[in-house]
Amino acid sequence: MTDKARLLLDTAIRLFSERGFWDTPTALIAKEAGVANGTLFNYFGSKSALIEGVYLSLKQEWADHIAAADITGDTLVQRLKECWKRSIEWPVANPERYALLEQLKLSEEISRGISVGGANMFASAMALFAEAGEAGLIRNLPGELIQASAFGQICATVQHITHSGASDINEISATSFDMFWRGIALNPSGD
Amino acid sequence: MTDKARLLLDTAIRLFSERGFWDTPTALIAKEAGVANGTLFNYFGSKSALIEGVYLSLKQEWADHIAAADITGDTLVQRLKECWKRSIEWPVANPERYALLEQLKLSEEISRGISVGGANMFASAMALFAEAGEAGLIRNLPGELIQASAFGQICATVQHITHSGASDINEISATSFDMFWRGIALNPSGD
DNA sequence: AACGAAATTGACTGATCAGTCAGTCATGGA
DNA sequence: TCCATGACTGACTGATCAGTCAATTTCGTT
Repeated sequence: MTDKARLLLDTAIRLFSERGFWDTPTALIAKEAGVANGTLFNYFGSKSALIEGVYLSLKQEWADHIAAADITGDTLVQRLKECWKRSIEWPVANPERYALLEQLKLSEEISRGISVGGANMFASAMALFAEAGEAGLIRNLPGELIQASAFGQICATVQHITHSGASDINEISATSFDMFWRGIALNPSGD
Repeated sequence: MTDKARLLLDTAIRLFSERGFWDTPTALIAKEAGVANGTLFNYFGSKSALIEGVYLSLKQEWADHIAAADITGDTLVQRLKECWKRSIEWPVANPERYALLEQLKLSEEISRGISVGGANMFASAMALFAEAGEAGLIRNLPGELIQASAFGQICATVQHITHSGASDINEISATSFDMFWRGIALNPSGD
């Protein structure tokens, strides 16, 4: 990834967020990035390729934020809570970027191969759930359902916080984790 | 709503599902509906207006399916389960329509005033949660968080069923309700 | 400096499409 | 039968835009 590709990507993210990606001509992206029209196509073969680049870049941002969690040493549940919290933090801190990401995920421009598993970025958290299952902490439920539910619950929490303008993210995050954990744990109260 | 408007709407839904709504020219919709190009604009002032009509129509379909639930006489929890099940049925039975609805919900074409409360169609189910709260059945949690979580959980379940090609919808629906109910109930086991 | 390769430029093209509007046609009342 | 109303038609326009490419500039090497 060259500097110029990065610049074009960042400019595209900004403009896509501001005006929606269907209403953002490539020419404008190039202009705002300070390069010529044609230069954009040296780095991204088509508008679709640029859009895919934007999608992957945003997804990576989110994943990086989650992965930056310090989850060493704690108990399994505490580590899960930490991942949960960080999963919520990024969308809340970057609502426009999150909205764009959600939109792109559903767009036809994003080929199935790229978009599959919107939950892939939660791989580390999902691994923790698997671990919890092996440790006998959670009930016997379809793993896929747990993953889908976790993702859905996180997105719902984000929407709740963003919509209600709630201030104490940590508290709501803890509450929503608690709701989710009670739903799947064998012994919800006792860690 | 005239017959012709209905016809245009249905044609648009079909074509939007097949090719995505950005790639469907109004001229094609008119042609497939068997009317002239200009006629479409007699019924819908602009493409955006048509798209909004499609959105509202799909939302109504879903809401109607939920509202058709027979929820008389049962206990509160049983009625909730029934609403939950029906909320999942429509998207599973109409995956293309559901996908289109999700896409439209996030689109800039849908004005905020129209799209607010993607959960509005669940009004009856949400009222049941409120009732359950008053009856002392559920824990003290923010009502908005419960609603957002319910919606998120339902969508996650739909995704799980659609993705995994699971056959027994009723069982999965019951499982996901159980997960959710354990999360919010004061006394999950005893109804 | 001299050269060639690579990156950059931006005017241009070809195609697409939302929306228009002058004219046609169908219907129903007198 | 004749007329009036308004629904319908579809060729057309004006604007937009993704992507191209020949010309130019930049850069590294000798």
